Amino acid sequence: MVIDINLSNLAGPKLPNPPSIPQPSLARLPQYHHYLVDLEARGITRISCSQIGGDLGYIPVQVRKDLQYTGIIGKPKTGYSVPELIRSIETFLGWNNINEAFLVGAGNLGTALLGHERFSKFGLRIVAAFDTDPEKIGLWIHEKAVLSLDQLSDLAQRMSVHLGIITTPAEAAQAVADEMVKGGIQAIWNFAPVKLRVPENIIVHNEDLYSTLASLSWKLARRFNVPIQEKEAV
Amino acid sequence: MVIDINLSNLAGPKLPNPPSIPQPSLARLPQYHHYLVDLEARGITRISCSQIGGDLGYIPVQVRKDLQYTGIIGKPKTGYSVPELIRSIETFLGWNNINEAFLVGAGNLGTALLGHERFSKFGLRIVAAFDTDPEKIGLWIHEKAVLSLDQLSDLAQRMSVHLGIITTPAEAAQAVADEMVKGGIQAIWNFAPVKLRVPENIIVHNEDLYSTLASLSWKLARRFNVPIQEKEAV
DNA sequence: TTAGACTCGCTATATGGTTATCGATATAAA
DNA sequence: TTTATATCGATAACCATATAGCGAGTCTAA
Repeated sequence: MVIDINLSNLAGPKLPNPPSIPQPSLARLPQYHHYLVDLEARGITRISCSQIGGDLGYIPVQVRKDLQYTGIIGKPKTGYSVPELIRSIETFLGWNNINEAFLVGAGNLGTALLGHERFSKFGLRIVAAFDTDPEKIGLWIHEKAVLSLDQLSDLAQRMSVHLGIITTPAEAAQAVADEMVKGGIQAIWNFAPVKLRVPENIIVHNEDLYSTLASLSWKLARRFNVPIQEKEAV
Repeated sequence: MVIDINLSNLAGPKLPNPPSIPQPSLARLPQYHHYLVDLEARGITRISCSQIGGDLGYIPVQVRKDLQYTGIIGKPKTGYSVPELIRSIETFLGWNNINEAFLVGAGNLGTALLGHERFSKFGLRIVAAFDTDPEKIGLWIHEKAVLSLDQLSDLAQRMSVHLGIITTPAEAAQAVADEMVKGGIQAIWNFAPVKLRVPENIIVHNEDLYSTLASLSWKLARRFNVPIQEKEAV
């Protein structure tokens, strides 16, 4: 969806290289991870799917299936080893080696992300910010320099940065994406509410707040003025 | 969702009241809306599904199906009326009447959302912020007062606020959600990376950045160290 | 006025993900 | 040592969504 997820993150027309794990499962893994780290901190060493499911609101089968994708193997009756499971998820998600990223759009949202130190625990380090606003270029936000967008593609190449984050207004997003592609960036985390046009081999994930907002307001509207009642199922 | 969706927003165990529109379709509607507003600004009055699909990267059938949910009817050969379509989407999503919301957690992300004026165009107005940090209580952020969390449930009831936004750390989120439920809040937009435990009738949408991050780093890791090659399909 | 082409809207099939079921295995208790 | 129970792992049924195909309507152009 988003994904895409889409989840947020909704898959595009078709993926040439089908992922070996469903997008929703991938999205649930960090939840398990967070939960497990908490368990470990409390000194718990073994855990079962039923327990995880019970605590997190999923059914055990689903949890087991998700975890299986990471390659972990559990033992009947006792479940999984907590530290092993944590490692397994981290390895699977590639959280061991850090991805360095460039962020473009030093507005409210961009600033928030720049200040989010916790990302570094999950394999992400934002190393610099970019903007086109002369007022912002040259500033330091949360210890990261704000540079001119012109420099992006060159720097990305030289520093081998593979991940780009777009937090610009919708209008600017496509141009930024083009620039990123030019700089050899492989994956884009896009917070602008537009569908980016990029070469097939570039990974794009949209974090579209308006999609969520749409769901929420639709459901709320539906709850408060229910009169329409589903178009009169004839 | 984020789709939930979970594209972010992943559906929970089961929904008692099945939505009459698929979650993914709901998530795509704002994209169409944004695209259409842009078209209208350029003076274009009629549009076909094929055109929309071509521009946005979907196949025409899907676009048509999504739009049908809003109740719009198009004309063969000419397509849809752009202004009509925009109105249709807005009405369907309930963007005509504003939802007032409370936001809890005046950190980086909370501040960013408070400053996001564009939300008001999409049926959302954040009317106040809450926090537990004494240093923050009493401040004004982007013209919104930061109040003590203690006041939330009472104020929510008196002001009939139905929407809550959680931008706290994971640890605090559940307590905040409980408080919101106590105050009669109907829907929660949750940015904390935890699965909230709330009564069945409360709408919860998770905007879990870590889910997206997981997808991205998995895909990047997969791209750069491909050796494993899918567990050796025996 | 008529032929042609384009596009909508409905119905049917295919795909992907979730849920249910079954057998196997390891622990714990008798 | 034996039996009962909890849990994993795999297979299979099920459901939702995405895709494809077909017929009908309307506009354009000759």
